[in-house]
Amino acid sequence: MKADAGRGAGAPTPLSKERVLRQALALADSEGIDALSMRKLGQELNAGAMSLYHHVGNKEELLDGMVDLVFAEIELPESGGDWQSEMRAWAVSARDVLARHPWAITLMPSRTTPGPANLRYHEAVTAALRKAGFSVQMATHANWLLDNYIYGAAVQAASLPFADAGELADMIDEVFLPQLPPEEYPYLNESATALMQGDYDPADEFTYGLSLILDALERDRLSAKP
Amino acid sequence: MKADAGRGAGAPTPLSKERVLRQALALADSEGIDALSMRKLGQELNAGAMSLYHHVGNKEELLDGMVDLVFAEIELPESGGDWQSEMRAWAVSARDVLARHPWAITLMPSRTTPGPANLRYHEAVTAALRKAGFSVQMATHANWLLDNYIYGAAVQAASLPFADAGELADMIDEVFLPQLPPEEYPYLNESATALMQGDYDPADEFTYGLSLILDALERDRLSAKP
DNA sequence: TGCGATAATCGTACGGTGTACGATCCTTAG
DNA sequence: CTAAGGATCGTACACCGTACGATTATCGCA
Repeated sequence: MKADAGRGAGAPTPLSKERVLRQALALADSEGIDALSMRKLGQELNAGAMSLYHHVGNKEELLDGMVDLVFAEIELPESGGDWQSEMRAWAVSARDVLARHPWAITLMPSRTTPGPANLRYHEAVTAALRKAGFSVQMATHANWLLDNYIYGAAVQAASLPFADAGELADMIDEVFLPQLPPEEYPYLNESATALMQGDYDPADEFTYGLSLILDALERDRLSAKP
Repeated sequence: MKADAGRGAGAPTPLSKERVLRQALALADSEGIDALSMRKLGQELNAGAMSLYHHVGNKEELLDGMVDLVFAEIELPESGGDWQSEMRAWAVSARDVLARHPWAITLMPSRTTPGPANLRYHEAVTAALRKAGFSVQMATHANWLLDNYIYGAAVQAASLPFADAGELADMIDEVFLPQLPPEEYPYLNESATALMQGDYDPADEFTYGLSLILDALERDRLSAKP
């Protein structure tokens, strides 16, 4: 009896690390990271759960690979032009990628060894900074600061259960404001009310803070130049 | 037969939500968040796993409560003096608390509803900013930006497996540099080498970036004033 | 004092998890 | 054709969160 007999599909498409990782990423995207189990993943690949272990070692390694796949989606800065525009485009791309894969930021704190895409990512950012005239030390600072910014934004985006201004206004009105009596939380109440009335878009925060940081870095760069 | 017969200890100390949460926090601190199971937690409290459910509802609620306990440890800013010093002391306290409980940042992205300590925390920070002269909108920006900074720093601290300058130098020499051939990663190689030779302390990054952000916010505050 | 109600505790069980182990199969080299 | 090596997978084990029901402890009130 042939291996794939009775399976219906024509092309078997053998397992591979790449295929396993991509399917795991798709599963995490569609059903959440908690729904990603070796059994279910095997099932989606027309394989048994244990077959996966010939390609990934264990589940931790699977998660490592998934996170690195996410990093690979981020558009790298091409150094040579205006460094602020390059960094801005890169940071926005990173933000978008992490928003597409909200589970990735939850895995980040527990992944201690960087994958190849992560290394390429840091290499490209460091290159752009150095070519813009930052010293090694200042490039390290800037690298850390920008990573910090992107990760922090992803954490906040993941923990806030709304996407655009409309959803936010509804949420404030229905669940947040009732929890914020003006006697106990006068300032939060004031802010929440203002947020609801003005058409506040949480996505604007990202570009505001990004410009603030890039401007500050540019000041440091210039003052350290001569 | 009495309830606590044969248990040895004299004082039974009945279960309570507070006690369950504190023990869960201690367990997560000592053995990691993955080792925190309802059975083991019950065992440490001389109780069965199911007894806990009379105080917490389900495990998600337990995790919510643990994160809020962590927020309660953060020293709040007392508004009235120099707002930058107040924010700096508060941010450093938050950084330290999240370093003491590294599992907390891994839970943050999945916790969507803020607990009371989290609300008090945001109320105090907003109050300090407003009293320093920030408008409602700018206080919102600053709040988001500073949270972003603290969370991002916690993510990076958790994913870097070293604490001080010495450990970092060893790590770079033994595991990072061998992975960074100068032909493929010239800039990262350069940075890593410089980091290893200079006595670079990763904790300095936090204060550098914090000052940069606070200065930038102060500039925005002044330019919007008149 | 006794009693009924209420709350707290716990034993058991169910469906799920990651993965160690060993048997089986497929592919390829000689 | 055969031997060998890697890939696949069935089964089993220990553990997980928690639904359910039985049991026990505690307290308000007659």
